[in-house]
Amino acid sequence: MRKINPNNFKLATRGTSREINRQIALTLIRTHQPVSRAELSRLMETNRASVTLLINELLDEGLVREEAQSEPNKRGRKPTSLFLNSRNSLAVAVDVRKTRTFLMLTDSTGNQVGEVISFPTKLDPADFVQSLAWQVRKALGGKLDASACGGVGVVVPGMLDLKNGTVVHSPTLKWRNVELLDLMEKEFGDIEIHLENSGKACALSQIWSVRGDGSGHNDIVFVSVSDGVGVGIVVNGELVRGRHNTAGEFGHVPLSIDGPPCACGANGCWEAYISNLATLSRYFGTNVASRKPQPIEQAEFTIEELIAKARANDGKALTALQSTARYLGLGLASIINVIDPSRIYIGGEITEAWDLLEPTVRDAIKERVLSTELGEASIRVVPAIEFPRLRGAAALITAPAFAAPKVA
Amino acid sequence: MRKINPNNFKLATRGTSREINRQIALTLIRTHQPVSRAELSRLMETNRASVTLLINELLDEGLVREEAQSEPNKRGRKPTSLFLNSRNSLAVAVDVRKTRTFLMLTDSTGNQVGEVISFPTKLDPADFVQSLAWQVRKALGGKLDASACGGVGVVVPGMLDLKNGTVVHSPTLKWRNVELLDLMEKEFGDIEIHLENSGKACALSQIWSVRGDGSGHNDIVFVSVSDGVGVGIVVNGELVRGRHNTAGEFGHVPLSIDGPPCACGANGCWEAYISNLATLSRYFGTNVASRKPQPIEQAEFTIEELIAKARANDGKALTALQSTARYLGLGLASIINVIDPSRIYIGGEITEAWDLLEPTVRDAIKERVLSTELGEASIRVVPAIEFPRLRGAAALITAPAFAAPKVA
DNA sequence: GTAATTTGTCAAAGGTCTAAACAAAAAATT
DNA sequence: AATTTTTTGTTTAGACCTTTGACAAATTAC
Repeated sequence: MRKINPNNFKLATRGTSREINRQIALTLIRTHQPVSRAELSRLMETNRASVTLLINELLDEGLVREEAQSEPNKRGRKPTSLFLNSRNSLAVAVDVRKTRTFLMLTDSTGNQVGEVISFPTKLDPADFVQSLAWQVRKALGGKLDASACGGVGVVVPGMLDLKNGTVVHSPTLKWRNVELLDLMEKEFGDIEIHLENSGKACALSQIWSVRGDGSGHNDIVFVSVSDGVGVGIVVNGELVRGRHNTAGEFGHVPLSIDGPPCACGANGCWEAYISNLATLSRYFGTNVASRKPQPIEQAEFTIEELIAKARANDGKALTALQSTARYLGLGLASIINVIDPSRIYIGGEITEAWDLLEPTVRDAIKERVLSTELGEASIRVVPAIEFPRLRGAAALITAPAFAAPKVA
Repeated sequence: MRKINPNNFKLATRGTSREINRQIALTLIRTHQPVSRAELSRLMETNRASVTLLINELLDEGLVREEAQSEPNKRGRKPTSLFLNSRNSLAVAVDVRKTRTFLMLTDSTGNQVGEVISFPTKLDPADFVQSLAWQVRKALGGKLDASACGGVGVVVPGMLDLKNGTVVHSPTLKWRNVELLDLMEKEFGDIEIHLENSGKACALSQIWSVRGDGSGHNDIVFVSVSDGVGVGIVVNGELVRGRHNTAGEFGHVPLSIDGPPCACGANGCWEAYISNLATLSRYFGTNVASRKPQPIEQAEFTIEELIAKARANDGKALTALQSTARYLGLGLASIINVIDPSRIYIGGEITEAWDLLEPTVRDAIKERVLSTELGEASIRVVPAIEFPRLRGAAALITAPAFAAPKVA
């Protein structure tokens, strides 16, 4: 039961029904390809005539491609298989991180094209945009216009104002009120630019992923554990943005209001317990005990090395990780109690040690979750190789073609 | 951008466009009545012909009523005013609480009919349903069938399984796996029964309220502070239910994982800091100091009396309330960081002291919220006289007629 | 009394789903 | 080898809606 917003509704026109069914057909082709018209009509529980009409339109538009052959049927006329047609426009996905920026190309259906490349992130916004434009131009083979590229999706760690296209505040990049969209539009000409927060983008990457068993999950939460903790929430197949586009910040829900100080200024945020920095400082705190911090050594030491030490049976490293696992689970319990998603995705460097962490995480979840059923929530770890942020950035460009039309 | 669920979609038919526009028209009549066809066509940004056709259908169905006169226009033909027509079916709203059950009738448009009545809650489910049926029959004037009543909405404090119509667990009522829907259907014959959790119902009451300025808010959170803490979340005009229909439990997100014990078994839940019991025990804890608790005195002493004492300048009562206010604000900050709603509603006995609490609440919110803008979130207090739970229960019956059709 | 203005209705046109018949292609049966 | 059966894809006519433009009705201004 959804309420219609009397200040923001969308009337149905003659073409609305077609528009709806078109998107459903596209969605089903995407998830079931190769698929015939007849099979589609069964999936959609409608007649073949409607499907034929719809598909012919999609063929004309170049969104769908026919191929003569599929596996032959038991009897009867052979079906003609339908596929999504990746048109010649590429999507450019950009993931801006503290020290390096990553870049990936995909075709119009979201499939990766070529290798992921990366380059150092310039922290001056103007410099950054210039270097980005240079890299994108190179990746596209010299051209930098809408003929070579269907759009650029840029994922930024921080708070975005999508209406004005500005980065309101990114502690990671030390940006404040950077008019990123304006800067980019000047460099990228007629190419469409989409911005998104990195936590939200990660959630998008899973919702719009074709591979795997994720297509049935429409209520998910993606938790990204890295220098900070980013969270994206999807409810009813749609990102929870909130009034200021800042929804999702589970990272700053406290585990203990008088816990350790967090980068955000408050105390005891979840992030202050489970970020890589928190895990590392826990390791050093217990390791070097009362000795004053050793900035150089610590700066060089990464979470990956800590995990390696833990695997080599370094007791201190193990307990540091186990503490993180416990706090991770306690926070996940809150997410489960509040959102009750059908699946939780976890990303970040720490996932490489998931085999070590999982039992502790599960125990901690059960400690605070409101019913035993909720304790068995589906959790899936997303390894770094899958580049969730980049895939989310790509989805900003490729997914709208498959999204439900706004209606009512 | 909403993703279509490939396992659960709804195809558009010939009638879909009409259905959509019909619901939009109803919504607009509801929020703008009295309103003429011509004005509607302007609101909907369509032509008068479509509106005429649509309205005539609604007139035939008896959903809308014409009235000759409205305030005359400056020039031109006088418009005929349209109103929602409350048909002769009544909705019965039931709010089950620990000691008493409340009951209210509304007409089909959601307007209250008659007085709110109440009776003691029988804690045996079968007894309860029987006494409820007796009371509803009396309220309906002796009849207990679909001719006299369009449906019964029952609001229960606890976890519900809407699919099977059972109360999975209600600590307040001490119910576990009570097959409430089955029990009720036996007593209520052909009358439709709708169940809902009380926290979620409160949120519904505000979304579907016609009065006030709430109609534009489609992302809201309702926090109900009472013996426990119930929370309902609405995103994009739709309740967040989650996979097990348990979403919303902000009451059991911790303020401190090793804080005071909570009824749920965990420690340091928000509820353990701000429920009426928590406030009262804080008062007694500091008031009678090390003396052992005085069960009788405490049992008799209510939060209302504590508020009265505070207003009479009882320092201990004031500090107990101020602590609650601070913890309330700290928890609200989490809600704001996670959901970023366009408005937060707060209900419960404590709201009667809102003038005392608000400054402290606001300060606490600002302490933990991620941006100054978020600190100025819109908060509205819902007094007990407005019976939010009952209005939510009524909405279960009356609102579906105005809801957006499920599409795509 | 006439013109201007606003409201509400009607009929024709255009777009979409829907149902049934039809043509095409391939395997099974006679 | 011819016929039947089955499955796929298309065509055609009908039903339902929105959209457009014209038109009658009602009211005020001049």
